[in-house]
Amino acid sequence: MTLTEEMDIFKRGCSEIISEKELKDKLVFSREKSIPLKIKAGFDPSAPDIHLGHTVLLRKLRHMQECGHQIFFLIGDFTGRIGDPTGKSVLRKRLTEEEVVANARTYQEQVFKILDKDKTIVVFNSSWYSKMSFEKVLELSSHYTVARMLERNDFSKRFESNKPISVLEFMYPLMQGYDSVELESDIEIGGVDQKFNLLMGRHLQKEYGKESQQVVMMMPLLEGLDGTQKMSKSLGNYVAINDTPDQMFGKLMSISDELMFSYYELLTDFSLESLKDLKKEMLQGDTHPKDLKIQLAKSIIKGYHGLDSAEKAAKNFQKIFQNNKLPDNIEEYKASSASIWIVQILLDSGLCSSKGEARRMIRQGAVKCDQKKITDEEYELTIGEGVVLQVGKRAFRKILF
RNA sequence: GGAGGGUUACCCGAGUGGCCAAAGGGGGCAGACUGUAAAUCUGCUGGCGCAGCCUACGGUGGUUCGAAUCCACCACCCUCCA
Repeated sequence: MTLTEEMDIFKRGCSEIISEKELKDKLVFSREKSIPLKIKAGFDPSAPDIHLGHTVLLRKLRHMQECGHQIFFLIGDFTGRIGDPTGKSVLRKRLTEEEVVANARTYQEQVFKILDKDKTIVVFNSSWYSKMSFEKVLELSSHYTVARMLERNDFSKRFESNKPISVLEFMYPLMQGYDSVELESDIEIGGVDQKFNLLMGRHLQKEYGKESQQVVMMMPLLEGLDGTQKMSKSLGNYVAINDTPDQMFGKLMSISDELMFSYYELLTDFSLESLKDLKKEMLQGDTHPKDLKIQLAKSIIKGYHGLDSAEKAAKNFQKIFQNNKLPDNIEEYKASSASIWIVQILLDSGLCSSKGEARRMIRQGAVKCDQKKITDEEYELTIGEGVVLQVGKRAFRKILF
């Protein structure tokens, strides 16, 4: 592999690199001395459910790993135990040590679907913070000023709008930055929203007398399924890597055409040139956007569930939505009696979360029983050999007795 | 330590005695249209076998025929002064 090729791999999809020249220097140095670069990426231990948003970063790490560099997968367990209040008016709940350990485990299981386990060093920042003396903490805090701290976008915004900022929160960037001092990282990679924290690593490395400072690489935040906000679990606009192939396929097909290409770039290995061609074909009308989206969905699912599952998900999808048929595997529910009030069974089977909602769905014409629309809220359902209930376009349940 | 302001549904936010299950917006869900797209339009968005009833405007108690609205205390948040 040439240096240029390696640079291209590093740069793909990045929204900003500070600085590109230093990155190149580091890569050259690494080649000359045959020393792998130390690449740091920090993760919060409180959210063990990994989704495609996280994978943008993880995939990048994987590619770097394949170039022979050393990944330090840093789990911010110490920070998690204190409870990071960033951006919130209420302190996030503190995690117990057991919770952190358990989360870290599920985290790793998922992460190694992408990263090469043998080439990843997992580190916990409690290993240095739990024994750091208060004297050292004070020293750390002396390396940054309040005025500069307030430059950070979310601090300044909250400060101006009279939202509380705790002193503790000022410690967070410092801690994240100090992690880089401990690890002596050559590169730190994170989302663009992490810019302030990432730069802090550089700053502190210098303050602590490290000869060279880490290069900072920022990845764009993957937009969620809604196409406006970043993908996150709390916004419900995410695709988890533990989602079933069918779930993934359905979710990915619902993204807008505009989003499609950024997903292609950040979540697949299609070369940038081939993507340019695909886009051109689509704009000329030679390729239907839907077909491109199917290809995208398959390509992503393949990575987590294998090719067969991806193909199956695609077929199942076509069956439900294009041919209006029922899907292959419908979740079953055993009713308590052979004949039951429709509202009751919608609630019991989990298709609706309350009777009020069930009534609403019926009123809105969203409820079907064996493909026939139900309009009567008082309808008495006879189960017989079993019936398929449907709410909306994507929720099915086979009712048995 | 002192003075003042605030807390309303998933979120923002109007409401200062009855017409308030609470305006408006966002989000979400459903329907139409489609490519299950997106955009757009329409409807719904506390619970309950639902023309009725029950529970709800930070918490507790009170005034009143009647309280999100008035009073008291408590909790939390913000601002200013020190």
